[in-house]
Amino acid sequence: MKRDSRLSSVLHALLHMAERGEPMTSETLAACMCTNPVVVRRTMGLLRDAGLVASARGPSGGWQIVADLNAVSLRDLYDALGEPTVFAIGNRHEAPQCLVEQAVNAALDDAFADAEALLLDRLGKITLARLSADFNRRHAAHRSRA
Amino acid sequence: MKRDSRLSSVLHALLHMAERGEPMTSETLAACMCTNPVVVRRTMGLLRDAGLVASARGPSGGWQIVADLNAVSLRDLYDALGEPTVFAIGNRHEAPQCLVEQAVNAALDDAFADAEALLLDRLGKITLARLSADFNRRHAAHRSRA
DNA sequence: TTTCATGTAACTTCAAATATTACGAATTAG
DNA sequence: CTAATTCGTAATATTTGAAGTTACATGAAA
Ligand code: FES
Ligand code: FES
Repeated sequence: MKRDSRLSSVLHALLHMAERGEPMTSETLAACMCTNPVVVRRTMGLLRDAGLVASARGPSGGWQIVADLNAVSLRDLYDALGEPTVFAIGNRHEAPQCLVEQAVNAALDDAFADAEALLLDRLGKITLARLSADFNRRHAAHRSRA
Repeated sequence: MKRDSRLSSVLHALLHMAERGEPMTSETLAACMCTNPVVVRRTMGLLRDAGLVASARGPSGGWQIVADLNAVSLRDLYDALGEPTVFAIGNRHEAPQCLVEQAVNAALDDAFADAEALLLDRLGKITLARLSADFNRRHAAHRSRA
């Protein structure tokens, strides 16, 4: 399958929106992210449903962040996106009859569940504010080099 | 994308082979695993290249385990399969120009790398022998219930 | 009332895993 | 030697789910 890149996408969009301040249209965001406005609306719509951003129609409409950057973690975004499947590796049958397969799946599920828990925990500790600060550091470094 | 279920598959096959003792044909294994003989040959071929199983052609041919079950971990199987992609979630662009995207990707890559390390570490600690023992425990419990 | 922008359904495209078909090569039994 | 068996592998098709597109309705602002 194609990999799900929505988390990376919305983060990119959110940081651009945070830098900006005023609403950005899905067309602008799409151009910025090399994708399609409808994809942006679909994806950002999920964040709106979670109360993280707001959308407005008509002229001077667009998308804007409404949440506190310090209060939103990457885990919150992951949840807002519907908790997408984390692993590209899985069991052939989810509830097999075969005892051999049950033993195999139990062992694998265990390891994968732990790895997923760690991942989500890590995502929960990174806020948008921290990412924004990280960007500004990079930006400053970039300008001082030029 | 479809999820990669080869690790689960080969484990299932290997435990069946361990129970058996004599060679099993790819046709038998395929029937057992609800799949196609060619798929079995392709996948088991990778394990053979890693020295974990042996194949023989002609009548009385088939597949057999040649490694010590105590010496083979699930990590070894993962490696033999070519270290398939672990995550179904990824970055949109791997080496973006945009500094915003770089900051985003750096944070994500970090978290994902840690989760992957934990997963592989866990897989490295589970041997085929242990899985086989686990199966026999389940089997005994199953029989005593009947 | 015109223009801009979102909301959303329906459909197409794309990538990657898995499945299938076909046939060649090696091995064993008789 | 010959026939039957089984792997090895290339070529192709199918399947699945994400991403992209098209089309049009809805609502807001000037
Ligand atoms: S895409 Fe991030 S800078 Fe334009
Ligand atoms: S598939 Fe036949 S028992 Fe595992």
